[in-house]
Amino acid sequence: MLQELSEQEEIRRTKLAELKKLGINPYPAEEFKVNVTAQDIKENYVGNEDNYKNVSFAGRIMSVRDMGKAAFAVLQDSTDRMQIYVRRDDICPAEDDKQLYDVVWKKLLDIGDIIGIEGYVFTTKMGEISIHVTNFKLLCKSLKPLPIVKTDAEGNSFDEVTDPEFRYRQRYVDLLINPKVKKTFEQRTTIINTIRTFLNEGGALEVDTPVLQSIPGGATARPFLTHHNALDIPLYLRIANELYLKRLIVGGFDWVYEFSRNFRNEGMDRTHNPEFTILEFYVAYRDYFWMMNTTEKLLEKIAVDLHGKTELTVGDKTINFAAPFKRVTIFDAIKEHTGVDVSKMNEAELRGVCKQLHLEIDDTMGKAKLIDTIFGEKCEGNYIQPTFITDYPVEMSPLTKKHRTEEGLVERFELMINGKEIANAYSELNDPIDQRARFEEQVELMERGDDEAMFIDYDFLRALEYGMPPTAGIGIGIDRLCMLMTNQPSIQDVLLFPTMRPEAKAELTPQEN
RNA sequence: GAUUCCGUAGCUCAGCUGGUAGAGCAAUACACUUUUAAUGUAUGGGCCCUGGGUUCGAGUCCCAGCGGGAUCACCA
Repeated sequence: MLQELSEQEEIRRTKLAELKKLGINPYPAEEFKVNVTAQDIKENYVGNEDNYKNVSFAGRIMSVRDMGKAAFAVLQDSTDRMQIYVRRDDICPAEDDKQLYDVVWKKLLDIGDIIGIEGYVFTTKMGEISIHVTNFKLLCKSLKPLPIVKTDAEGNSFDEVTDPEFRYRQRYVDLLINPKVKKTFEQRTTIINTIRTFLNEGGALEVDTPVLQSIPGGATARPFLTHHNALDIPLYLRIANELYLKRLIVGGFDWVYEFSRNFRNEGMDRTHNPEFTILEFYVAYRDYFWMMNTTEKLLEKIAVDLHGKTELTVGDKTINFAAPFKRVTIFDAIKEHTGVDVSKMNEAELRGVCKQLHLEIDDTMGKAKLIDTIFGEKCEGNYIQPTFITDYPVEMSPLTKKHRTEEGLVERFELMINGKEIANAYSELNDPIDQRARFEEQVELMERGDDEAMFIDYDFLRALEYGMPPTAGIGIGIDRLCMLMTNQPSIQDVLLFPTMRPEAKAELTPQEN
């Protein structure tokens, strides 16, 4: 690849050559033994000074303050930043050879380089805990100038790199120079660890199910299509893993879960990425009431593990994750926010209501979709505090068990938080004959023009015919949950490498021509 | 997919009604042995996203494309 180098890049390459000329390997192979981290020093040095008289530390140079025959620099390791103090006559004790300081340190090192140092910890006149360097070694020469973000004593940052394109495409730089970014991703992992611990302690088994599926089932969405050469068959990237986890319940596991990376070939925006993560779990002999109790306990625990409290600030709202959450049926929700009781209405009456409310509808929409539209437009955004919306119409829940008492409804809930759906759960449909009929209704919907209807998975039906115990299941959108819990406005801020259009068109290789 | 805003130095940004580019940080050079957004002096660095067009003249105006953000549609 041909690339034009900027002035600063040329200079760094020249320095690289000079280092080599001096016999310094800019990319040494041998390990550099580190015996302390920045965080360790900052937390433990005071009161334990004797333990920090011989430290070995490594990090990336983030700034340098050169003062002639001495200098301060800030190194960043994986835990924090640490100031170091380098004095010429300490690292170059010989009277006639000051090259290591005058040439290597002052001329040939740059911001962004990674060095290892040895020395002792002390506190400067200004009161900052620092390492007094007795020896240093270049561990990696950096050839690209690192954008500098400066921060003053009040915590104001200057020249912060905010360009989203730069940040998402070069996340490695974003992570280095914007400490808050790193924290968000550490929090994401904390959330996932909390969930995993919660489920494992409850007796759940983590499993892996196929990502490549010949029938993209378990949800309604446009899939990504690929092709397997050896079998010469089309394969889809999964849009959900639901049907596989239920097969495992048939197979005798009582509680299974999977953090499922799903792929949906649809639009992208602040809350959608083509690949995203859903946690699904299925528990035998439970119903959706048990699932509500479990879900609210889990979310409360996540909030507490992450922030030490249940009340969080999200944007300009305060959200309280303390269990129990409010529960409202979808019909009551609609009645509350529109004044209309749609619970006994037929399709024609529902169309009338939609018209009155000025909602856009079309002929392909069935009864359930009309209800869902009313709820989505008029109600959903109002549920800022965690709320379970329950008891949906049967038509749009083809995998859900019919309600134990209410005709035409299913035992389903969605968890709404901050006006968005975070989780979707059911008492799972385990009647194989009913399930087959529901799939067939989906085919009819598809023929009517609904391009979101489900495919029929005959092997899944076969599994149900062997018998699946009554089961409660849930899917929780992990990315959106992370957005909430870390107060990030965009899904791209909780995905390390969000999907982006390629920077340049890939050059055609000769073979392809 | 639609609408709209944006794209200028490594980074953050100026650049008025069109007259061939500026600042701060970063870089280079010099000074400075406890600084912390270190400081002082000097210097260099730009296919102004790409391609057309209008014009004597385009970073600036028009059109198309590429890339990004926001809003909407679809969805989780």
